[in-house]
Amino acid sequence: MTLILDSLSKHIHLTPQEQELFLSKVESKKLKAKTILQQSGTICKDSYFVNSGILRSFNINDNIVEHIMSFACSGWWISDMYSLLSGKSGNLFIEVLEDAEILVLSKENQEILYHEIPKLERFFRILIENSLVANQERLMDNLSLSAEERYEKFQVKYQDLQYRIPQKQIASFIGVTPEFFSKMKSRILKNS
Amino acid sequence: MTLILDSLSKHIHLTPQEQELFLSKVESKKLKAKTILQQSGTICKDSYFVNSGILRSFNINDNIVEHIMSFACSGWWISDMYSLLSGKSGNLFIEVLEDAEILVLSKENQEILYHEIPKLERFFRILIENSLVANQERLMDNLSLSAEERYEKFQVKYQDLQYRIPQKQIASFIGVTPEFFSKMKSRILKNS
DNA sequence: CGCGACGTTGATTTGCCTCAACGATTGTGG
DNA sequence: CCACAATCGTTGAGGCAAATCAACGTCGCG
Repeated sequence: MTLILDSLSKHIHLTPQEQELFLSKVESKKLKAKTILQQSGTICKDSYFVNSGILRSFNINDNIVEHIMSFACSGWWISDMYSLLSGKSGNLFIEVLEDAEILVLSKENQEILYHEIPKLERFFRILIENSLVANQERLMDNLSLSAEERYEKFQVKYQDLQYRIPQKQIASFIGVTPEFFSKMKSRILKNS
Repeated sequence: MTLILDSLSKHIHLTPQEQELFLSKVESKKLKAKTILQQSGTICKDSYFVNSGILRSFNINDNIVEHIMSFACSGWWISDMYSLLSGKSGNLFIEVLEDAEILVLSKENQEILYHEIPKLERFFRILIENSLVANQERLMDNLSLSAEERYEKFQVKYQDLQYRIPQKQIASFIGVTPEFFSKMKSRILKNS
């Protein structure tokens, strides 16, 4: 339960009282794999902080093609930022990939906390910045790197996550077909 | 000079006095093509609003490959949001593509305006959201669309811009080589 | 047990890149 | 005002990365 306090303390300092107040405004939930937390086309009202397990956010194209925006495992936040911030309906799904224990921060409680602990504005602003810069970087990576290089970056960013999720999810994240991803990995193994 | 007030009025309502105050905090500048407004590796301290002309933001990879983040023409804002918000050095260049007349809003003046006209926080928050969602959409497009489809989207988004800038800039934006882009266009012409 | 999702492998195709050459346009200095 | 260089757009030949289609073994789960 202290994991989320660690996350906060990376950017702001809270007094014990403030920490307690913060914790009183988040709700713990245990979720089974395949649970859908957020539907494309609906308005996102919560942010999720992952204590254990794995979540992913993705969208689905006109067709039936899924594309993964991000994964979130222990210590990460995940949400449909656009929908959450704008109050408009979003285009992302959020789904549990591996049984998870998460903390839910509703937008409503977030506003209350902003009022009580203004420092939190800074914290969540930094989260948005990080999201923005992560998107920018990934966009540039997709324009300029090969699939193999993107895979390397994925491994660095998500560490052991790669051993806990279906390989096709990774393929989707780096933007290749599962078949090609499989071949790529065996090629990498041979050349090392 | 009223163009920027139109931009504001799309999301918030300002009284004449507030409008005047706002205008007093931005500085008009006339710039020649090829002017560099922002250097990668430096801290971005301004937002730019384009009255006329064209600007672009881009980064340069390890190598010598440029990738365009965005264009801005009449009525658009442009800046290195990440650097501006975080105060850290950014990785984008901002350059004038076509002689331009812009309004410069320094971060300093922006803070002052936030204080005097709190409604502006809302306006700039919406700008950030739009930036975030534009990045997300482009990321998804790059993962799932062909070069031709990305070109179509570019045309819709940037309208007549395509006739005013070097074609290689468009190629860079949609993520193909100038050669391939040229062939693609002539193929499109034949098939229509 | 049997079904469905997943990962793998092979054959073939295709979208896009690289390299190279050439005309047209721009702009710059003499 | 011309001459030359530089930049740009186009075209072609050839190559490679990744997609598509199809078949098959494996595993987890109802």
